[in-house]
Amino acid sequence: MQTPTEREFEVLKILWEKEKTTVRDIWNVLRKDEPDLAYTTVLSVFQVMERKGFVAHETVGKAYLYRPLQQRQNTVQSLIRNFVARVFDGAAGEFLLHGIEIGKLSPEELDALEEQIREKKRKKK
Amino acid sequence: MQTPTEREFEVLKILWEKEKTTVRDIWNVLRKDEPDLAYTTVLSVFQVMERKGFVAHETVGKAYLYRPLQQRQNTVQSLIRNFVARVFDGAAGEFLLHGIEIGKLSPEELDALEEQIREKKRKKK
DNA sequence: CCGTAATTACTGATCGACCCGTAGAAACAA
DNA sequence: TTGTTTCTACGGGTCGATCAGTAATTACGG
Repeated sequence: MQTPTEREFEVLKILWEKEKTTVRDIWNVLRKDEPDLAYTTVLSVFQVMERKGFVAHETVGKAYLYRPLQQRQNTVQSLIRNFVARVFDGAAGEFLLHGIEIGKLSPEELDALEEQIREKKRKKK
Repeated sequence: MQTPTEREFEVLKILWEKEKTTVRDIWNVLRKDEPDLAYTTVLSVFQVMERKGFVAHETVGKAYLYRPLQQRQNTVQSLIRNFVARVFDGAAGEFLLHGIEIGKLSPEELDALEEQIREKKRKKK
């Protein structure tokens, strides 16, 4: 599966929260951080994403209503897989060790990770 | 710190193993997987990397002997940080949960991860 | 000294991501 | 109807990454 570019992923993150939305909606969200971003730029991103199969649209009045075609989780897993392959040649272990060391993790998150690891161990047997 | 591109990182991975090496050495390694890759292409990558401050060279005879200016660990941590910021808006917890779920981890690696988490918890107190 | 091989420097071509202006169509308000 | 606003479609421009050919330089074997 093809992975979205940075800008495309940014748009998708908003889409996943809203289910369906218009170009203008996304534009308004992005404009909070990038006041100079042009409306037609966001439109272009959607047109490219549709060509790539990341989104589809239906027509409502004159405007398009876009929806994502991939679930967030699937896309994120693809991104992680690509990243691990690229940086660690697929060696997930070292990668995760780094991640734990770097990240600012709350006690709750650490507990969740431990639980996940135990779960994984149970499955292995 | 600026992060290397995909090709640059590939070269750096080899460099980190060899400490110092020539363009031709790297070319020979890369050629195993990409028989058509031109020598001058690898040379170009080095010249760009030197401009970016990733490597430096000394002259030996007519040839350049390149060495990395960043340690592998620092570069890798930058890459992880960027990635987590981009994909998870900095929320490392969710990111690691995904990683554990996806990766094919050996029992030894799972143990190492548990140990690392316990270590982290101790530090927190 | 001469010719060959190896190396770097320089330059450009190509491609994708990103950005946006303009034109035309459609909706809408007066 | 008429003028204004709001869409999409289309085309292009820039930039960085990647790749590679050619020229100039240097080393080396004879």
